[in-house]
Amino acid sequence: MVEPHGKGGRPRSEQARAAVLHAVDDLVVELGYSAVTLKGIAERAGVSRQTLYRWWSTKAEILLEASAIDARQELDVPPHDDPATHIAAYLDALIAFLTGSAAGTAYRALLGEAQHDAAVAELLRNSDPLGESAAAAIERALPGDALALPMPQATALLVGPVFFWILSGRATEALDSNQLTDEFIRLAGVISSGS
Amino acid sequence: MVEPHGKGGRPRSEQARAAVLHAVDDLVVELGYSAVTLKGIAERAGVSRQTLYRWWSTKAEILLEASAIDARQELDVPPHDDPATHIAAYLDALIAFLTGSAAGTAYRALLGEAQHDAAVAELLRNSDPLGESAAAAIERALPGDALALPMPQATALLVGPVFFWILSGRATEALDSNQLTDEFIRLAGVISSGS
Amino acid sequence: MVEPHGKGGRPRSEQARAAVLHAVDDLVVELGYSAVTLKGIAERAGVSRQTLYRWWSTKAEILLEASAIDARQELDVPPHDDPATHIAAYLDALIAFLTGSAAGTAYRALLGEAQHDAAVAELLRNSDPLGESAAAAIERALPGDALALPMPQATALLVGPVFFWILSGRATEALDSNQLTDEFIRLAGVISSGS
Amino acid sequence: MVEPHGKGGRPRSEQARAAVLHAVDDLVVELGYSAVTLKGIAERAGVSRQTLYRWWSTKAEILLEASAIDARQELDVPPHDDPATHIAAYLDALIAFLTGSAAGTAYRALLGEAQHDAAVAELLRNSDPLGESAAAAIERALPGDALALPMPQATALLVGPVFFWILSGRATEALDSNQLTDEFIRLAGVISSGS
DNA sequence: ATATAACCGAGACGGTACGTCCCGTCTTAGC
DNA sequence: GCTAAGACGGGACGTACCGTCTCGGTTATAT
Repeated sequence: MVEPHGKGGRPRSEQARAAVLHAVDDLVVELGYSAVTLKGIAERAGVSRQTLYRWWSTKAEILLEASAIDARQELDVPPHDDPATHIAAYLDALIAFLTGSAAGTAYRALLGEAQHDAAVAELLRNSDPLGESAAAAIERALPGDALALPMPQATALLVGPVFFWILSGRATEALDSNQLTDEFIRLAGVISSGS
Repeated sequence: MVEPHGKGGRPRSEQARAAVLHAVDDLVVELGYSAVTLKGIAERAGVSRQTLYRWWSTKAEILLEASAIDARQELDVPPHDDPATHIAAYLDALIAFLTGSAAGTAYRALLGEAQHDAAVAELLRNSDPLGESAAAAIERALPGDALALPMPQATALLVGPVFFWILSGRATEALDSNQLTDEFIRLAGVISSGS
Repeated sequence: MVEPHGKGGRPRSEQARAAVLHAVDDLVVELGYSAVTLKGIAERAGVSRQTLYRWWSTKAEILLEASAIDARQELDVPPHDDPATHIAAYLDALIAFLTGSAAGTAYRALLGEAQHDAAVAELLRNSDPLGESAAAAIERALPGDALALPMPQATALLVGPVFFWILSGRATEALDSNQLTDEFIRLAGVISSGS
Repeated sequence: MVEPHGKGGRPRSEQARAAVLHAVDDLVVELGYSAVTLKGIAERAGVSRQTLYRWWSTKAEILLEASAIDARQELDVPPHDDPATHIAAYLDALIAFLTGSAAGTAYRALLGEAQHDAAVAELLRNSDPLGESAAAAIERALPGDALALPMPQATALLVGPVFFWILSGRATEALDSNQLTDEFIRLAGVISSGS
């Protein structure tokens, strides 16, 4: 993420970096995204404000760095041989990520910010855990020519309904990953299923 | 938004209300959601700050009131006899709304805010132009028992992919409403189409 | 010092103004001029920082307003019939002001700042307790045509040696106001004394 | 300022020292005393901040070292046989120093700082170009027993009026060194003049 | 008619985060 | 052991907006 540095000079404190990332993680859970301030992060991390501004530009950038790794882990499901089982497992992971996890809360906040902040939108475009994980899950379940749609559209078809359901504030109990999987496979896997 | 006032006294100034709603509409286009402030709205509208706080609680509430009517209009497509044509027309309207219109920009901003602000989430739950318009379009295209899914799931299936595509910052040129319509009808209209 | 205000709006809080002036007076004694900060003044006075900036521009301006009245009082000696006695009394007051008093400490700090801050210099030029008080004392002791020098030069002659002595950090015990008075009167009062 | 270093090791860089003194001289003229910062000096001199702190304690100390030599030179007037001429020449040099020269500007800034910074006051007490030069000029003009006053008082009498006039921001055109000289000699040289 | 009550604008209030700057210290690598 | 480079925690700067609080004035209705 960060190069060592030019030549001379004191090296960047890895301790400070870790403290910041931990602090922002804690604070976003405790207070919610909008109540997290750079001042608050600095104080919680025991770090000067200048140090924050030296290495990050915005709250969003810090939060993204703090949650990206967790996000990828949570969305990386172990492979199943049965395509439907694999897709359903992925959808369950996706639902859990978006509704229950700290990293998912951070992701939703960042995606919200991206709707009215071009810089955040750009950040997310370069680090898109949902799109990437969905593509991986589909590739695993319906490899190669078994996919009747281009991958981007396929990911939107898979992820979109869940994504809309949750972001628009609907209750999550009604989400049935098996049903969603069936629907998806019927559309996206037409070739292999012989539709 | 608020109507009654005890008994006597000066009535609410409709002129002030209209000036505020216009001002917030202009400002959110000019500056973007996050740069709009209550102070700025008051100054632009030629209204005192106290008046804002008297009738609205938050920036989000004003913006919702200012954009809700436009949103409903833009998402209300004229009926077509052919189900597929009707759905496709709705999807085109949805895409235009989310990507191009002022009301859609406001909606995206509010939905973003709702991800980390429970009050805004509550507001949106009581005024959900996407869900309602999608339900209306589906009802028109696949009325009564021709729908193989419960309506909420059907709306998510119809709206979700577009919604995810746009909110996650993908280029909109690749969106093909006819293809999306086909997919939707094949899934949601299984009964009428005989699958 | 400050007009009421345009027309509408909440009037300026006299309580806040007084609290600021007291706070700055206290702080400059407790901490010394350079350790007084606008932040510190605001906190001590229980006033917001914005309120300070609304009514004053700089630390110097606040301090001047806080100490000007005291300065004038301390340098306004009761009249004596004997010219030499009056001048000597004035010199004693001047020495006490410059070395011992809070207002004098503030004055010295401001005059120091004026040496490298044109804005402070301008402030002091419009509010010059030393020059004015010295002129008054001379006028009282050697009225009208009994003064052999133009008044500005006479004030410099009277005040200058004491001023230099103290500002350049010499011990004040060696200052003899009677001797200085004699010297001054021999020069400035040549006409009346018949030289 | 500091010379010795244990035994071995790299010796102090004379080049760095000179660069610092030049830099501070330039900067105090360009920006004024209060806008000069140690950071700025280091950057201008191409020297690390640590090096500054190693050899000097404060901005004032650097500035004093940078300007002391110039100050002494500017206040050291060539001798005249006539006492009045010598004193007048000294006063002209003093006026030029305090109002026009870079070293004089530095001196005024330091003296201002000394009014509220005991450390700077101590520095100046150990390096008092005004007092010393004035004493030298008086000694040259009124040597030995021709002086009716103790030397410290005599210097205050000579320097004080000019000093007050300039530091209190009065226009310098009105200063007449010949008149000031006459007054001084009438008082301080009473014995020789036979008053 | 005239009180009463709720509205209106203007704008000051205490509070707090912003992003920047400099402080004095510390930690590197290089000569 | 000095040097340049530059990151560190700390803290004040001046600005902006928050939500609240007076002000003086302006309408309507209810007496």
